[in-house]
Amino acid sequence: MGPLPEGIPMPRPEPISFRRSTLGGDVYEALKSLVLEHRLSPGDRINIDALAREFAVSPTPIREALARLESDGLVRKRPLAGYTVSPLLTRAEFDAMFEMRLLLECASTRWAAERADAARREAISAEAATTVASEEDDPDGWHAAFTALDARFHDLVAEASGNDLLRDGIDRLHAHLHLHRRYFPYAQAGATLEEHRRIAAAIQAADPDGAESAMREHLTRARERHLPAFD
Amino acid sequence: MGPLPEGIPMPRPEPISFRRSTLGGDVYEALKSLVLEHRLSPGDRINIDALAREFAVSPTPIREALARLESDGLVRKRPLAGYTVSPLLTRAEFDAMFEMRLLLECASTRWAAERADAARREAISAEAATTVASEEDDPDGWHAAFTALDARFHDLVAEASGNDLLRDGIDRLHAHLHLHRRYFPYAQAGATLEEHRRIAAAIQAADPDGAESAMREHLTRARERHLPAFD
DNA sequence: TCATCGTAGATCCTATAGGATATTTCCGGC
DNA sequence: GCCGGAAATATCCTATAGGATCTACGATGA
Repeated sequence: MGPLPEGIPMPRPEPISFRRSTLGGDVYEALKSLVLEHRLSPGDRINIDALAREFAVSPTPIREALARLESDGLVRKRPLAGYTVSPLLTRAEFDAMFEMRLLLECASTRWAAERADAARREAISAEAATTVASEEDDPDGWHAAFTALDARFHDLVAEASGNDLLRDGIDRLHAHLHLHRRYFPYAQAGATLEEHRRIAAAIQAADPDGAESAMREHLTRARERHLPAFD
Repeated sequence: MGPLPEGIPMPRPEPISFRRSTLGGDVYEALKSLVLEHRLSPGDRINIDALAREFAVSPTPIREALARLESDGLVRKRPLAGYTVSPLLTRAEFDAMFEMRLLLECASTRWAAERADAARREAISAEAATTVASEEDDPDGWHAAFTALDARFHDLVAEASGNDLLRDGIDRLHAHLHLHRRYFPYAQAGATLEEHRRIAAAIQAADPDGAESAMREHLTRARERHLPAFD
């Protein structure tokens, strides 16, 4: 079993004495990355044997990784016919997802404002102050950087809520959102960042009502920004 | 590959032309059942080779099923050292779970009251009217029956919310709750059923505030009923 | 008696092989 | 040209085998 092929962003570090991961774990991360970074598109067939040849591994770790990704909701399995990448959200699914985001993320923001320690409040504010380079410089790189920034911000808030189950639930939602976002232009980064800063300020000020209201407004506007994609 | 061994409640029906499941799928269901029906206890080591011998199958479908169950949160994997059943909730985890239940299930109940069609409202009321036989007659069977009834009621409400993501989230929470419940006596079935009936009546009456309030009270009391277990 | 080290056996992980099933291609009939 | 059936090929699924790693136990030394 040689090194993983070029183009797969998953270097295999040399084993060291406290290394605890396995090939199977690495394959899961690589496949997840293929999906979330859109090198496998929604609806694409995932050919186990071809992937095993491409990764130069046996099918066994591929199958295990796919089983995990199925439970994560990122791929779908048809028994005896294989796996596909989960499709893009329908309009109804999109609405359900934003409804769920509103439920989970408004709560997480309120709880963060109530409960976060000073270090976490500071980290949220610092993240909200982060900017990304201009979109004209590098459109693809910009998109990835902006997406990563947005994800980090929301995850920091979810972590600060103090409820791990809630954080996990938000993380799962974001994986679905990631799948979706590449295919629908995400306009108005400036507005998004301003909204993040408003949320962070309310959390810093330990203002639960203000924080929840700012997150609600952010998500409502984010939803509106996405809606043209369904026209 | 012969039939599955006695004692495993998973008959393998003869293949029929429209059968779409696989051995791997059957193994997943059987393992999940072992965990949720507590024939594997929290913290138990899961020995892949022994299970493969016991089920008279190869390790491959066992490993895939375990990968899925790990993503479901029901088992935990230590790389190179195998899987264990997820442990019982700590008090802090228990609190986080009930906090999450309150968030998700109060919303699902409110939405069900707002949105459910007449058939669903009727189904919820019918389910709430269902009773289980007396606990003295068959303590083990009673417990399983009561647990199943409770799960069905809550899932009907979640389904009636009209948001599949929310229903999935509640389902995942309930799997964790199932894991926990066998080890802590679930007292006062009468009170629980009365609370279910109050929730159902508010949903039937299309009263979102009343429904949400009834579910909040039910969950708050359920939580209190569990708390002595941590003493 | 306790701690450490070495060894044997058990278990985990992955590769390979083979059978079952699905999909694609080809051919014949209308 | 279109449709249906058969054959060929690809793919999926699972069993088996073998190497890597972990765990448990016994022996030895302080």
